[in-house]
Amino acid sequence: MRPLGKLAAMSIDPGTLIEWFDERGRDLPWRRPDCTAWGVLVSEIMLQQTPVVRVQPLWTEWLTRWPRPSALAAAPQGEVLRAWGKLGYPRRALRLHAAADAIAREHDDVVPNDVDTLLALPGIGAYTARAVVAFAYGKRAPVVDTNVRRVVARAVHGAGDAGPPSNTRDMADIEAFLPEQDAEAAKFSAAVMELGALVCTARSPQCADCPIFADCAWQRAGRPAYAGPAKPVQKFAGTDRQIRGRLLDVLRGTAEPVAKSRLDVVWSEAGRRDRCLDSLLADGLVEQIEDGRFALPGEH
DNA sequence: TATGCGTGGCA
DNA sequence: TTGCCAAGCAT
Repeated sequence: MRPLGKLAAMSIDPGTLIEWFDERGRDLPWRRPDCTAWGVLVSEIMLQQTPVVRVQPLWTEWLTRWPRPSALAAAPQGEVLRAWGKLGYPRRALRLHAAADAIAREHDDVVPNDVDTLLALPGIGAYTARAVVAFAYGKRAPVVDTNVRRVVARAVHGAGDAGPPSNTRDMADIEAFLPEQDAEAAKFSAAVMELGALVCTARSPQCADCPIFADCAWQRAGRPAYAGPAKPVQKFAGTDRQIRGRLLDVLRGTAEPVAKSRLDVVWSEAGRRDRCLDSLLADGLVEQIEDGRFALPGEH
């Protein structure tokens, strides 16, 4: 046991959290020692805004089918989109395909191991770049995702939830607790994320099971409700996102290009429908072939 | 900095 | 049922 004086000064104790993670952390395939950096990168892209349970089977399929960046890069875009299935946000699939191509051509088929090079790749932002550096290469980097932001908001700031994101501030917040040693820092980052995913959850946090309960500023403050600005709610029904999703679903389901009439049935308002189809064409998620029919890109 | 971008499960 | 939520990114 640590002395009480130190406890009071540490809201997030790395040693306590790492010990908890070693015992309670999930055995996910992209966390196993034999997982490649490419496997970690694919997992991080798939996990953006998408639950683990939905990602895991797809990830296994992808790594078997495309075990290296060059293998994915060699596949047509349409095949990649079809393999993405209903994971959501299919632009991620296109960007991952483009990133794989860049890695194969410019980096000798090896996933880069530094933040700046990773940031230059499509679909890789502040979170994913540092997650790859930490989880694929075991290097020290401040990894901030929605879980980390929530844990810091509660344990450190005593707030019910995180306010609006500010990358600079959010990274500085967790940097204050990040261990100096590479391997320990990487494990700490995984542990904070895991705590947010399993215990310090958004809806009903399991504080009774929390390893840092005694150090938590939110507990000490009496668990006040979130007091920050209201978070914008994501609508889906009736949005362009829903219409685009339906259009793509038709094209994923057919090997052959389809006539426009096949797409027109997904939504009654012609104007909205056509604008959505145009936006999919502009995004490179759909292609129109010479005879006027529509298909997933790169296959015809 | 604020928005738009898919999908499905759960309370 | 409806709204909230899930390892963000690009513009």
